[in-house]
Amino acid sequence: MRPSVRSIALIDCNNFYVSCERVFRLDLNNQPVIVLSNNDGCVVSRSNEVKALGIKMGVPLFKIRDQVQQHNVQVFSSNYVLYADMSNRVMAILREYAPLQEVYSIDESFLDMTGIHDIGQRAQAMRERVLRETGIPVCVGIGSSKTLAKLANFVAKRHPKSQGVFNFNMLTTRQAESVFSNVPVEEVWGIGRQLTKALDAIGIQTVQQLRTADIASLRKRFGVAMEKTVRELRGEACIELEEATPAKQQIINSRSFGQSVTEIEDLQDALAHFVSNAAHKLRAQQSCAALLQVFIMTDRFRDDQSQYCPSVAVPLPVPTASSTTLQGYAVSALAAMFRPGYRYKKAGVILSEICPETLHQGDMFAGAPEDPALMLALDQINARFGKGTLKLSQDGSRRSWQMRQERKSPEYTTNWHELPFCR
DNA sequence: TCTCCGATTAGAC
DNA sequence: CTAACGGTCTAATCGGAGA
Repeated sequence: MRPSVRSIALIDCNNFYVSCERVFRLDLNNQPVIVLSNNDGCVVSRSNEVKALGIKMGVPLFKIRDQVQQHNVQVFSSNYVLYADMSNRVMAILREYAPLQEVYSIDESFLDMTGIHDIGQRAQAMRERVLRETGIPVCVGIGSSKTLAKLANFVAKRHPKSQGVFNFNMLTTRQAESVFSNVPVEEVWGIGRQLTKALDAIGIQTVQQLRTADIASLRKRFGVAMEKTVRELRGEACIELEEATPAKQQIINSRSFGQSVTEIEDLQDALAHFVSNAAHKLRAQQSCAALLQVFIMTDRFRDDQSQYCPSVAVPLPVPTASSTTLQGYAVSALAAMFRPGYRYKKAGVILSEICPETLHQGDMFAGAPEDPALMLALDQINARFGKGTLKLSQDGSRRSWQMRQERKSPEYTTNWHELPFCR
């Protein structure tokens, strides 16, 4: 028996960060609103009003100062605690609508809705419920592959007539081809700027042209990823849903500073902080790392200042997830590469060569004994009383490097002390 | 020639 | 008042080194 066609849904929150801010500020509805990246640097989320003004994704705030002033655009720093909490609420509701869910990003989720009766109506019900219970508007795209579901979501977002739901599986071949002919290739999942340019050079501009191109020659020229994309566009599901997120192979924690720093003590403080965060993530996925890389760098946008961007890789004698052990190595690495006389703007740590913690447990011939119990206590106390309740001594006594975050909204859903009427 | 490595590229959000 | 531009993560690919 031929397997029935898959129905994969992609639910994507509309202008997610902006929508989160609006949930608690009804006065922001119909107003132009943007949310900024870390350090209040670039635009990462825009309301429709802002998109209509022609303000592009990713532009630095200082380049649009005039427009912001002129149109009274409301500006917010990123409030990740709020966005993560709102995301969890949305995802928990979506999970009820299908046996299989992949949480793809903070604002997107795939659901396998194959075989579900009356999918269009279910999708509408899902949208209404998410909006009612969380205040977040979402759109639903459906197709027989993940790539088609993504594309359908794009169509749903772009055409108000679709009422927020678009399903390729409900279309005749002729109708689908008409849609494909009207969507440029750069909207396809996996086709970025470079590929768009390269495809254009061989006469491929629309999704329909890509879908009907010769797979063998595309693969030869662009590789396996492109072949999968084309097959998916033809309706063949090549990329499966992944319910469990696999353990990370690499954990990076780094930040640009609010201001440049010149003292080694400031870098030490920042690195201690980054190591703590990275090691915490490592422990959260029950892993250890065998390689620690540490880097510091000057401001690459200042061509009037001398640049220095060293990094040091420290192979660890025994894989570890201990914040204290890792901090020790990070401090030595910093001492080895620090040169006075530069204005440092960014630093970070990378943990890699990651293995499960069970792999090295019981290694009685290892070097100095470690402190898994101490780390466990640290993590438990911080989980219970809030991040940053308990820290190691190196971490965060200097604040000179802290990122700029001048327009952050309250953590409405997770912190009593930040609620306006509790102050 | 094959394989393994690190570095680079490309893409996503 | 001034200066001002994110952070993580993965997979594929490429070129060189070594077997």
